[in-house]
Amino acid sequence: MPKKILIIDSNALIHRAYHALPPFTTKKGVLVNAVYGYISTLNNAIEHVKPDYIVATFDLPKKTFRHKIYKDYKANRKKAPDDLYAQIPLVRQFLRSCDIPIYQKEGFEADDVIGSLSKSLNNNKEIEKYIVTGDKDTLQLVNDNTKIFTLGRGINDPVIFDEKKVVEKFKIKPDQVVDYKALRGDPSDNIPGVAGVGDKTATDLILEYGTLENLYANLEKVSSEAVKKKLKVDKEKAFLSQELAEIKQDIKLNFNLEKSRRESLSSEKFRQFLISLEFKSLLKRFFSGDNYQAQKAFRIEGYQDIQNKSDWEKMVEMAQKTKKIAISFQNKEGSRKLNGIGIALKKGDEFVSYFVGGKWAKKFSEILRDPKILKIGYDIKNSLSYFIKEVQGDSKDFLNNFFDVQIASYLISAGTGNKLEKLVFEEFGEELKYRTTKTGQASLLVDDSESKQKELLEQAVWIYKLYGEYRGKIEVISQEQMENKTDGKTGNLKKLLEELENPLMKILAEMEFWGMQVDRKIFEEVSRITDQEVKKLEKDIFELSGQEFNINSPIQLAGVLYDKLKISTEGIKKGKIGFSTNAGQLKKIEKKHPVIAKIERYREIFKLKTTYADAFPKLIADDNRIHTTFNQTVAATGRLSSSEPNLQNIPRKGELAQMIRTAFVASEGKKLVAVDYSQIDLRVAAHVSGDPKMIDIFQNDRDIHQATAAWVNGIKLEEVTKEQRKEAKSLNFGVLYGMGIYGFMQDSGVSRERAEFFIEQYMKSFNVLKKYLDKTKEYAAEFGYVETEMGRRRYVGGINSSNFQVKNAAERIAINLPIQGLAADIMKKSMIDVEEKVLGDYTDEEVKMILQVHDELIFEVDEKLVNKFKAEVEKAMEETYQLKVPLKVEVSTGNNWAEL
DNA sequence: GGGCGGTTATA
DNA sequence: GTATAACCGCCCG
Repeated sequence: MPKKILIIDSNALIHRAYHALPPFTTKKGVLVNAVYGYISTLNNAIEHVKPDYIVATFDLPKKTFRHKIYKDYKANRKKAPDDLYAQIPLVRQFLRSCDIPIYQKEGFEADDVIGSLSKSLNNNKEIEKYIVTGDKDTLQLVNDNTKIFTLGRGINDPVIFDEKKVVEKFKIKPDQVVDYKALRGDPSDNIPGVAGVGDKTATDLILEYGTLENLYANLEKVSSEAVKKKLKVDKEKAFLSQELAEIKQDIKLNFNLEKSRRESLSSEKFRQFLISLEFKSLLKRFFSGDNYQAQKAFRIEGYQDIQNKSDWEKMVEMAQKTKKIAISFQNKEGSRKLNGIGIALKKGDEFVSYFVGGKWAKKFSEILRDPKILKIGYDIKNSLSYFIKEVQGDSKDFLNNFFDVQIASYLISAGTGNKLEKLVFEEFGEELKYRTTKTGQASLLVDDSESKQKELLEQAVWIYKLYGEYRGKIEVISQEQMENKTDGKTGNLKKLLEELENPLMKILAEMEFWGMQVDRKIFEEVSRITDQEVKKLEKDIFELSGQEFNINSPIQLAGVLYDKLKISTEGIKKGKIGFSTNAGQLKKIEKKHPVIAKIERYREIFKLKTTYADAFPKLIADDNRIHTTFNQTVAATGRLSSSEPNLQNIPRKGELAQMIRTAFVASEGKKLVAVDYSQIDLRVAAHVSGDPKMIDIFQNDRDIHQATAAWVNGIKLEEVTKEQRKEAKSLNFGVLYGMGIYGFMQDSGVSRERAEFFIEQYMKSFNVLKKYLDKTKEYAAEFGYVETEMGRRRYVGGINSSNFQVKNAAERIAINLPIQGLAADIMKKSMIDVEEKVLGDYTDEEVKMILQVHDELIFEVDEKLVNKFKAEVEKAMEETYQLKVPLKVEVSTGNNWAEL
């Protein structure tokens, strides 16, 4: 059997797909029809041809040799629309994601590259070539081992041209196509041909005379005088056309057959690419085919409900034998209390299931602790508080040897959602009919308890199967990351999972378990104060505006301000519902009407009242403490988030805000200790960019904003004014967020000219940083993702969009991730180091880690140990990760959060 | 009750 | 301009 190679004529395929398919876009409005058609056609070709090798070719958009010999070559061709060109980088990204080699040569079209590749393989009779294309320009290359794969009318209607088929369809042989075109011309490429000779005449002439040369040698024999005359007149054009139409076959290419070995498309990068372009049908075609079949094979027929000691022991024995179990937790209706545990393990090819409920669930902590049994779960942390309580006194050892598929999926692809049903659907094409709660925990639709148990066990099986997929993916990506180790990478996904997220999960579970003590009375007091003030403000606002309305309704408020009171809307931003009333806009019209100040104050107070003062008392548990949930798999940058309640956005600015903070207290005999990383994001930016000026500032422990102002303005440190420092601060933060002029103006309040001038000066001063920012954007555009130094990856969709708003937004995300992400990674590592190196020497009663707010950790510490602890924690946190600049922390102590 | 837009709290 | 969570109003089914 000869081997087969697909040679893709990319440009032709892209053009064809662009025009053949309706213009569909991603949710963000990026046109992707040509990319879709390209991949779809390639898939079609793969299914038909079943190739052993695949390569792609491209035009290189420069003047080709054909333009040199004929300046009007392709001159009549309309420039393709921008939204077609914008899809070419996406196609290239697709090819890279599948590791399909790209061949191209400056000054040549894809056809010439194909011709040359093809020629170089002509003598290899073991290789059968299939040119995948969207037009018929390459017909001349067909021979006994070269065929054209193209599409008929629909894009799912393949036609394969071999020699026979060419003759059948066009009457002439492939090697006569060039001479045919020499006579007939090709309007689409503006190849002139012989004026007045069309398809019919050209075909007849070639059939009779074989070649162009032979035709002209025997010109006198041509029977029609009219044709003879035309041929005489345009002889030069005919031979020029011949030259133009002939595909080059002698370009030097470093073609490596082995590198193009590729039978199917299945890489994780490819999958992410499809997800980013929202190609759901392609996802299903490429990634759920086999699995979809496999999933049908299992159904929970029977299971063991653990009822007694003997059942339990048998289960434990099985688990010890297989060394691997999947678990799913079932909570009591509407609570976080554990009701039962579903267990699935694999005996040969079969899944065996157990249900553990009642008092046996408690005993399950023995299994969680057993380092010899791998526990595979989904959102394991969610159910840990139950077990932590069970094992108090030995809490550092409540969980060993586990794999959480939710965390795994988060590392493979952050920020795309990771509910269990979604993961199962993505991996196996199966739609689970579970209802999900806010926390993403699957609860069960059916009501009778036996069905509930069955579904719990099914979940465990799915979790087991997800483990199989994710473990492999993490391994593959990590290998790749280690092979392509560049720019000081210190980690990979596997390391992140095992050495960062896993140990962190246990710490977070404990922090949630401990919670933070609060003083209910203070919340109630703030509630009273704000209640009075809100009522008074309401009254004032109604009086000042001459009517009663719902101040909390932006629609009504805008009506009152901009219509009734006729406040000018000049310079006021518009949203979907009309003119905006947000803080920025109100600030602009503050002086135009006395009601504005009242509304601003109302908003501020109302927010504090409803979100904090009123809401928090309801969340105080029996232990007088508030227990947040730390979400470890939500933020796409690797940060944590906090919810129910969110303790990471407790107010800070303002008197009432401070009062709310006094409600968070240390318990009797203890102090709160806060340790925060000083300027961690900017230090990380200095590190990853390697900018010498920025590094110098931190190494000498300068005020970064003041120093920046000095550089940018070209003045001495001590000459920097407050205003200048403020501008520089805004610029510095802007850099972290992928700054644009507009944003900088908004934040700093300077004029457009000054903003432009400043950014220019800034980038000149920190030119290495600037270079780094550009390189990051290029990297994202090339690979479709960016990574932190520790190997955390985020796929960035839209980076190659022709819609510049979409593209810019993607670039900002790309720039921010390596900075915010590494800062988050460092904080996570820091928490683990503190836990292991510092807290290990203290009992839980002496020191507890209770809160993380991105760059700050809060501990509750026995007041007698505060000074000792402070020194230790400071050291551990500053030494946790080596940057090109020092990591610096600031420590503070108090009886409540306001004092920190 | 769910989803979305608008708004605002934090790093 | 990055990253989140929570609240309200409004519109839908």
